[in-house]
Amino acid sequence: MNEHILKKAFDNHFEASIEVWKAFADLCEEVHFKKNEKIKEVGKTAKYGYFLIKGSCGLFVWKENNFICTDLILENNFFADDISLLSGKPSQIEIVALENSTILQISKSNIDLLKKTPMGNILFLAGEENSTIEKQTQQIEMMTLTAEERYLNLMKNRPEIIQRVHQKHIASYLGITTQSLSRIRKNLLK
Amino acid sequence: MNEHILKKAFDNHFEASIEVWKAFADLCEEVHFKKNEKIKEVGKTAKYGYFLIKGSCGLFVWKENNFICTDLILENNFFADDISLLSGKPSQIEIVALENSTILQISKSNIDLLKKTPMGNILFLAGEENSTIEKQTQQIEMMTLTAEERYLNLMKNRPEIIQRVHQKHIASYLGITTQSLSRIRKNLLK
DNA sequence: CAACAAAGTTACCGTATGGCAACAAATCAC
DNA sequence: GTGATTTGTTGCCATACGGTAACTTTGTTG
Repeated sequence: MNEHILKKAFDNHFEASIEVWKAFADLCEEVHFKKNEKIKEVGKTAKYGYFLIKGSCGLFVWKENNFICTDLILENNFFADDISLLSGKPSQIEIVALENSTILQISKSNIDLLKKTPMGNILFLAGEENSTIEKQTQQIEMMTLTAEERYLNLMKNRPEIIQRVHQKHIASYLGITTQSLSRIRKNLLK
Repeated sequence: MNEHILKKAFDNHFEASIEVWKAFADLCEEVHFKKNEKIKEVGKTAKYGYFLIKGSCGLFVWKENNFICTDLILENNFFADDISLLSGKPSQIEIVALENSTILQISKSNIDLLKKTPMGNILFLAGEENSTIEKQTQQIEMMTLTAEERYLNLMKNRPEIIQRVHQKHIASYLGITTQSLSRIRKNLLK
């Protein structure tokens, strides 16, 4: 049944028959995480890539006594501790379920299998490309925009995030304190 | 002869015979760029990946009337307009030789060839991994450190950059104005 | 080498954002 | 549901950095 979710999520980007998605889904395992449960812990090595079916997740980096949010994930998206998954080494990255979440997880060895199929190759290449572009964009926004402009961008591009994720995480994601975010929000109610 | 340069550059990371590097080098073409010459222009599609043999290069993103420096490259490193090279689409990225430079360039099709060899696969995977980690680190530094701390980090980690690259590029790379960088430098002479 | 252009410095002032601290509001646990 | 934690708000003040603009230094080109 999960193949239909995958197919639907990528129908706009890839033409692939349901059988292809079935093959994909068969390499995955459906798992569930409670709110605030850790999906991947700091100091450990990533074993899986993930596709979020339901809920929301946050990626954080442990840095000098606090966690910085590097990414916020909603339904129908892939996510992973890229660094650790690619290198096979432990990382300082933590992944947490921000709501009760349903996830498809796929092991590193199955990812490698998939990458060898034409479809998987295209899919993962596109994934890498997306994440590279996103990181680049994020970096540039951080360097050129004010916190308020970044928040407005987020509201425009991913409005659901604003409604479903704690402000402390959004603030961290935007690179500011929760106080600053609170002031920005107040200011926007002008 | 370039195979020796490649072997030497990666001897600490990969055990590979000179024949393997020869095969690599044979897929490359040695090219030369004068100082300030554009290696890749904004709005065009990347055709090559690069390995810098001699000189220095800068990667910039065109953003609202000015160029932001996203990376500074010295000898013995790979670099590329990743986004465009991966996607096959034009990008807003420009690559410029900051000094007279000698470069090995390798076409996208040859990269794809190499990726299918065991050695090439490991090499490019390691490259992706490095660049992911670097981007992540850069982003976190931008969010958590002051401009002065970032400059000190750069001095510590890549001192040659400070000596060989214009301050305006370093400032841009650090996400500040050249005035601010000038003040920071003055301050450090305390 | 002279003349010009590019890069870097300094001063002045404005402003976005951080840190502390007290409080209010929302959520969680039993 | 009631108390206890967590999250978000607000005021006050400190500070890092940006923008403008004048100036100096360095580099380029004929």
